[in-house]
Amino acid sequence: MAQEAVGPPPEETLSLWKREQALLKARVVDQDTEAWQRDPAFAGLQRVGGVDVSFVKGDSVRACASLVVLSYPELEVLYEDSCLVRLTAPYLSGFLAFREVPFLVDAVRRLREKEPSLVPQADHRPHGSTTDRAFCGSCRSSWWTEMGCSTPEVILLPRGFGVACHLGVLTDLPCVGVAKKLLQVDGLEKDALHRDQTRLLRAGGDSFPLMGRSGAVLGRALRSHDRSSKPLYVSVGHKMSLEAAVRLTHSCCRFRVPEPVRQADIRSRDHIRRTLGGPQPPAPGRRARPVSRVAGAWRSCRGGRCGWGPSSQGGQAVGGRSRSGQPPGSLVARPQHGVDAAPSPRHHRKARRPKAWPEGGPQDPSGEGRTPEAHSPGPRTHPEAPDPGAQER
DNA sequence: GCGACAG
DNA sequence: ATCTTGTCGC
Repeated sequence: MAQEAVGPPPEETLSLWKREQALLKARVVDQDTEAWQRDPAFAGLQRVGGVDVSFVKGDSVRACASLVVLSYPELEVLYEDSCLVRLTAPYLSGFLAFREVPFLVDAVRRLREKEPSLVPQADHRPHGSTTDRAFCGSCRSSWWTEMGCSTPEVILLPRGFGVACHLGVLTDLPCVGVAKKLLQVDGLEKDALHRDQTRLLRAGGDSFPLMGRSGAVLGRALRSHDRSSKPLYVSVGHKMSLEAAVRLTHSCCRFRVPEPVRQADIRSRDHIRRTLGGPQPPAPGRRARPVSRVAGAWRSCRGGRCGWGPSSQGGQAVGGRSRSGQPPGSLVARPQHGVDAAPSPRHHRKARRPKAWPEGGPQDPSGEGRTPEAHSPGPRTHPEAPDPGAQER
């Protein structure tokens, strides 16, 4: 049932979205609200989270949303929740949240239900006791922070409100925005100046402000790792100052992409491969071996349905594998080939025309009422296989 | 030879 | 995002 592209969102929907963003934006807090954020070493911070949504190649509807929680500062995965979902909104630059956030909110909800102790801000006390758990969710290009009541205008997006803010406000969790590519807004571009400034970033942690034509600071370009020359673009998500966001991001980077995001990315991809099998649409140019690979254990979703279809609904859907001695195909022992965000060559073909509604139509941005189709729940207790060498250029 | 909007 | 390749630069 691969859905087809239908068409661009109605103008009125965009208006609604913009309005929604404006409303949520008013609740964003762009300052440090947690004690650990002020500490040079983030003492007191014990958990960081990451989220990501991966897509199925030839499918504009199916995707996998993952949420992970890592220990800090060790950065070991303590919890993973990967869930197949059906997208209902098209990708539109500037409105990414309406496409992905609902599923992330769901994931956060499940985390709260299943593993309250790992929920960011779980110990948050109104009067400011130290928060020993922070959830710095991220979505490839965005982490999050919490909600609040101020109005920051230092966000690296058209209307100054992206996924990090969106998710942060909806979940009431701390967030940071991180992008791998520079979003060109307010005059920002990769001009000579930008490259020069980038060149000056010598060591991991170095950064420079991204200033729009207007002079406003939209975020900061950060060299996330000593051996990574291509910067990361950090912006305020919520409940954290830009400075703290940059520091935290840096401290979470074993490679260019912050570990929480990276893990969510790797795992969401993996989940797709396991549940949907190898490259679905036979990649032209190379015929895949017709026979199923190793064990059928890979696709161990219930009913041989691979978790798709109206089988499991709302909630646990604890399918197939459980950490109790499952075949090596289980999440825990599989070697990660997912190396690292590879440097992207600039020569790239154009293949872009997303704006379309996958299926239903506009949907509730509040994140209620989603229906996971397959779900790999549960806390894991073992850090994944060691990372294969991931080199930055 | 290329490109320009998070994913 | 995804694919694939390969490393910079206009």
